[in-house]
Amino acid sequence: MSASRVAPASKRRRAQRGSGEQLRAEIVAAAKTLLAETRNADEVSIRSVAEAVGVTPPSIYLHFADKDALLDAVVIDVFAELDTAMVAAGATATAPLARLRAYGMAYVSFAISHPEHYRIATMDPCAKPGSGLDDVLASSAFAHFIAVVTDCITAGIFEGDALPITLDLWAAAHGIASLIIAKPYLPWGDLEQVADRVLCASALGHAAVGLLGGEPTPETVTDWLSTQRRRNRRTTR
Amino acid sequence: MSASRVAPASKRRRAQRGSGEQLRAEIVAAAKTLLAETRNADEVSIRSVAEAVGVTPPSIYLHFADKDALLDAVVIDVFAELDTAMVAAGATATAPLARLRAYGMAYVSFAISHPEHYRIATMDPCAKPGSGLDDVLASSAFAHFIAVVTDCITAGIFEGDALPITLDLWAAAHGIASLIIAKPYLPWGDLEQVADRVLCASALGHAAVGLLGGEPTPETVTDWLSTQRRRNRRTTR
DNA sequence: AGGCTAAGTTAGCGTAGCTAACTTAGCCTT
DNA sequence: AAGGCTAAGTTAGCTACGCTAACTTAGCCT
Repeated sequence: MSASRVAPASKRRRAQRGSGEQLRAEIVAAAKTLLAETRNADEVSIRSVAEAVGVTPPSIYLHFADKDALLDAVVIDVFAELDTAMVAAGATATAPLARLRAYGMAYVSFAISHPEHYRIATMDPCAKPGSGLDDVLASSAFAHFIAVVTDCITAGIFEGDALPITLDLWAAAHGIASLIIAKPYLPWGDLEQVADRVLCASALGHAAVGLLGGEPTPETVTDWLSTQRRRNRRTTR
Repeated sequence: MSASRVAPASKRRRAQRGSGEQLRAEIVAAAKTLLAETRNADEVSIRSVAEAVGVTPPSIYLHFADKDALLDAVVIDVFAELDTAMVAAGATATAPLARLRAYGMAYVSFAISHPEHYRIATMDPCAKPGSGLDDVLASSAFAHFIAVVTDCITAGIFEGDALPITLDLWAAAHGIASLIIAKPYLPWGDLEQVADRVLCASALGHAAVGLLGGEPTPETVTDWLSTQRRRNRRTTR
């Protein structure tokens, strides 16, 4: 029940006159840590955050309107990290598709290693629009996603608009990440492999939909598949 | 803040001797309704559920160990509905791939129309294993998913084990459903169309991975795509 | 008729988010 | 150097929540 109260966290000196922002940063950092430790946003109370920082609970409200606003700030912080991780992962890849894959894998890996942060960012009702949070989603990590998808289109890998394709690929990445987080005991097997498989299938699927043209029906898909398989057999023998 | 307290909900008569279970069912139904109304599990308090049923809060604990157990019961109930909806949607489809698509679309539609129920079922930390909840996930809806995927394998549409493929397709369905629920204001366009596109891409992608054999690298995928496109151009002209 | 116990109730604990109202410490003017 | 102003906190406390202990009451059964 009670999260093992940490030591009283040595009295802090009052901050200098102009630097109230310093406390704000410390609060965010403490909340982030507690969130990682407890893996449960409900157990991260305003009181526990205040104690970790070495301040009384009402001080939190000098910097955040309410608990949701604090969590939003944490999430913004975490998503900046995610963006950095994605960019770093994609730096070595030159081909658009390879970079897309690197981005996707980095995204899923990051989500899995920051489960509660990712959960509140993407699945909590507290993440209302206009909280500033989704602007970040739209600006940094998502912007990189959409840029690499655009590159893939230019390279002739995908066809059509970048936005819907990006949303679709994002949905695939989010789907596997969030399911692994929420149901870790399911027989996933090797997590990297699953993530790669799902992302690859989604990307390849979109490319194939482009090949088939327009919105495929189950029948056209089945037909196309058997044609392909016939061709495959011819070349393999 | 306070969920507009409903009218005192007319005094109920004490239940007959053997039928304490009746109250249990009423509690689940009330919680389900409140969850649909508020769209926020935190706002559905034990007290509000009790008032809706016309009973005092401690009576809830005669039937549920704690709030999580109540929510679990609600989710079990809702997932039984989901299963029914999926089966109904798949009833008209005979071809395996068509039935898979019908299942997938029914799944996403149901999730979107029961957002908070779906959210707690799949994304809340309260859904611990062993709560009975995941047995349901594993038994009804998921069992139908895995059955139709098996049919698809038999029909030669997919290759390999049914379980990983089912998990992957489920991840795609869950991904688009949960993102639409969590971020409804993103430029999704027509929701049915997006869902269909994502599901179709994932399925087609898995089939294509089967065609390519094993785990494709970005290079083999790019090669394969250009080959395909060359063939396409030849046949279209 | 009277006991047994299922089906509730009353009262209240501890903790949470949050607020009003107070205090204190640093800068700035004079 | 004194004193005001206000940023940067604190103390005390409200309401709502999940949950529990202990009591009451109503129906069945011998």
